[in-house]
Amino acid sequence: METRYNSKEVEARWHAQWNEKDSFKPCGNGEPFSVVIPPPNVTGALHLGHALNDTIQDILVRYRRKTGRDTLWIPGTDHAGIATQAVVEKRLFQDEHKTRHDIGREALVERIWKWKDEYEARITRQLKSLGVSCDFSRQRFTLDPICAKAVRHAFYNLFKKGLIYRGKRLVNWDTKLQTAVADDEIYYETMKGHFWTFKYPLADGSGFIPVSTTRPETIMGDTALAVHPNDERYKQFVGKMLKVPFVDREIPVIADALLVDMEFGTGSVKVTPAHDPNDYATGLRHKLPMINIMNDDGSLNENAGKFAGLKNPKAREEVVKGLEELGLLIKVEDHEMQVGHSDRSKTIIEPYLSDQWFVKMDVLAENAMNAVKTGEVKIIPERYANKYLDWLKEKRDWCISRQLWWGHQIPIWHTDASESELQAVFGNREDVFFYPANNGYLVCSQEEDLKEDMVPGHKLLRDPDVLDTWFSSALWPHSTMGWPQSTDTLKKYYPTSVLVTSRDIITLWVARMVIFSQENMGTIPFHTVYIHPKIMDGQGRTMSKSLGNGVDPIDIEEKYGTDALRFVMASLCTDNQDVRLPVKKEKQEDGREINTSEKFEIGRNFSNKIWNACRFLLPHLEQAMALQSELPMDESLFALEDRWILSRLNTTIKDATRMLEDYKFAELTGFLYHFVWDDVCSSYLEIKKAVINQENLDAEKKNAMAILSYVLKNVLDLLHPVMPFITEELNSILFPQSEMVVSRAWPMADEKFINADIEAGFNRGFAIVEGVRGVRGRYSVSPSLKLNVVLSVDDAATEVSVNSCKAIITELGGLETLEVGVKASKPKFSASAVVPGGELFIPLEGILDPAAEIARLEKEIERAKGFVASVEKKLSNEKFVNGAPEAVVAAEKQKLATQKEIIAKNEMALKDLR
RNA sequence: GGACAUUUAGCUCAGUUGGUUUAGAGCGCUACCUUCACACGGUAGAGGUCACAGGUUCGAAUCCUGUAAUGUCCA
Repeated sequence: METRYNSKEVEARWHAQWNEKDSFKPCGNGEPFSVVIPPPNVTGALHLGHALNDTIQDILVRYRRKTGRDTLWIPGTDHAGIATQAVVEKRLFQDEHKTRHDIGREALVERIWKWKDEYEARITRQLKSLGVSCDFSRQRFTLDPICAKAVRHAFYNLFKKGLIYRGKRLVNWDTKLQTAVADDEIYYETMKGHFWTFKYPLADGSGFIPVSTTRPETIMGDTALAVHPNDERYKQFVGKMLKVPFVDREIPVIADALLVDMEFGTGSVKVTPAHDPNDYATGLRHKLPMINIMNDDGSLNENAGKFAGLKNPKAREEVVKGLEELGLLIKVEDHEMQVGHSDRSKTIIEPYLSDQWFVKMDVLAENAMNAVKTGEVKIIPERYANKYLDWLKEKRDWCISRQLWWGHQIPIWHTDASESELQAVFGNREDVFFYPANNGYLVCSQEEDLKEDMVPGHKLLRDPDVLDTWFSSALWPHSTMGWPQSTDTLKKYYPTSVLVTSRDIITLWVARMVIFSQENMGTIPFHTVYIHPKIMDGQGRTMSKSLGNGVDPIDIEEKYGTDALRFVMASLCTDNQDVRLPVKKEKQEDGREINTSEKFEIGRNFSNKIWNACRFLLPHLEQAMALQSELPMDESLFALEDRWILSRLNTTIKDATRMLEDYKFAELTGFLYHFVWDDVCSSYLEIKKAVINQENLDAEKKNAMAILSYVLKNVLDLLHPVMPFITEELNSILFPQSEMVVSRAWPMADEKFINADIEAGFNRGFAIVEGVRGVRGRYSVSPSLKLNVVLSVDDAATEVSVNSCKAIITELGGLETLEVGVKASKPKFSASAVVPGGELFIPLEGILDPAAEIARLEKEIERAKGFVASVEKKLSNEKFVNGAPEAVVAAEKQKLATQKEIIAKNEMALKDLR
């Protein structure tokens, strides 16, 4: 074995091994445990957030597999409509200076598929390199034929039920990509603009009403002017008509208390229902006409009269100039405002009136809320349930159409055929449903694409829109298992056990999956949702490409090892909503600069620690023939430290199991780290070193090796879900006869080994060791110098207890002799240390610095006196003594006694030195 | 504006129902140690008025109220 753990070489080997043995396929007769991966977007490669998400899932899946559950984890990727189309379009423009319209729908989609193939392969490689135990033979893609079938069936069913409808609505319009975008695809930026105040002339020429706006160019779309009903200034104008400048149109003055804030600006608001969400609502309230003055590309249309064809900011400039020329402009002020921008194209979002498809949410949302309210779906941490419920409570209809080319094209055909004509062609078909629309009918087809000439004398025109990506993602848990077919997989593994995801898609994705599962499957999609924290950089900022602060998991795998990456990812998973990972730029040997973080060193160092402990033990295990078979432990030979480590191990098995059941990943890694590093390596191995290193394989050594192989094997099992590679590797070296760790049973705690008294006795011994080490530290006594120590104990019982762990103290303290006696006297020139139940004396003639020792003792006495004072105060408080539980009072009394002992002993030592 | 979080050692985080907590861990720092598993190591040590102000209580990092800062989501 090498002196350092070589992660790279080991990892490559185990990928191949697991693969060859089909280790990740579901098997056995255990209760099913299933997970679907939150499908990463094929837009880009996996980042650290994915590494965290996938590590957690893999920990759960590997753990359950080891407990005997029939475990299935389905991997896959998401087509991510707008995001992927945007990157491909961007590249097309950069490389060839062409837009999507230059090359056409088919050619663009073909290019996006190529992109998808490339990134899907890359993502799969990354997943495998992370060591996740997905069943890769079941990999899905949201746009593949199986998922596409599910999408069409889901759409058809909802459409037939009347839960999908088409309507004119005000949407967020991206004028560059020329599509509707969802609210969450918009970010807001504070921009400097102006506030223009101008005169709105009365139609009868009798005067004007002053009005302010940040968007004067929308004036041609005005269909009213609103004032507050209580505003004395404008009351008399309500109901009168105004004349819209530039276009020959009259609009009414209306009173609306919701839209108008009397105190703000002029107290009057121009109403442009087709181009502003608040005005749109006002328009609906007052049944105002809605006049669209914009084309898809953001230019003004014919409704804008002489300004038609102009785009912002030119349009705005011209309109202001026009108002000025007409003598209507009153003033211009600077104004700051929040302006919505498209996430994908970075252009300003225009509220735009257009035909879109919607899912009616009220009943669906109600059902989905109930799933969480009743606890059928459990969200961890609990507080995120609020977010889920708050969002669903609004029951806002979901706009599912996107004017894109990459995605599931809506399975709807428009036709002007009559009902009887459609009846003649489709009347006997179960898979086609038609429904009257504005001009003709909408025909929905569940399975096949309809031909344009299927209805004689009429054309069937396919709706060009595609569905919002979340529509297909919402089906993911059951579409991946083959729905709408009633597959064996669905019967066995649905609903899934747990969904692991991050908080930013609770509403976008989690809620919609519940809705669609209830609708399609009649049940919930998963029993538990575990929300893990989001990784931020050292300043608390989101990691992103544009900030250049992202850490690439592949760099970390190479630099520190995959197990180290996984260990640290898991250790970050507290209940917190964010965790910070300080990022450091570092130049590599090949000249490449990467982002890394010192945090990963913990994982690497821990790997190395385990590796070296095993490396140390390997020849001795070999000698004891442990590699060939399980060694029996001989309880008659057990020393205190043996009983102690077995107690600690079995306690750790219980703790680790509980933490995995409770999704406490940071705690889990902390406990395992502490057990392996401190208990096994620093304590047990150090104590047993003399026995282990002796050449002869006597009964004592043989027994030590039996205990150690038992402990190590269990450690490998416990660590395996978090650190699969190193555990398999060490298992193959130390226990070549054994099954692979991946498929071996999860350890069961053996209660008979758990013993609190033994742990307490050991801790006493350890406290004495610390006393000795403290003295060494104070006087810089070399560890190689063996000390002669006198231990004065308070009573005979303590003497017995200390004698039982004499070996521990001698070994760890580096002692030549340890003389234990009740009230033993202090040798000359001794350093002293108070320990539980006694006092330690270490003769250090020639080394001891009496002045320093006196100073230290005085300081210690002072500290203890302060403690005593505070405890005495507590105990003299009658309310405390009467009010607090007995045990608490007793504990305080004990504290007081202990501190008084310390003072007394130290004062004696002080006296002796003086 | 509303909701949900966060604020504890230089950094990143723990701290279970208020009481063995004059607060723990890892990293970093200081001193010593190349001792035959591991310097990706060992031993010892320094470092915190638990954001601030009130309140409840015999007792508050922990519960309540308010304030400030930061973050996320929603409007």
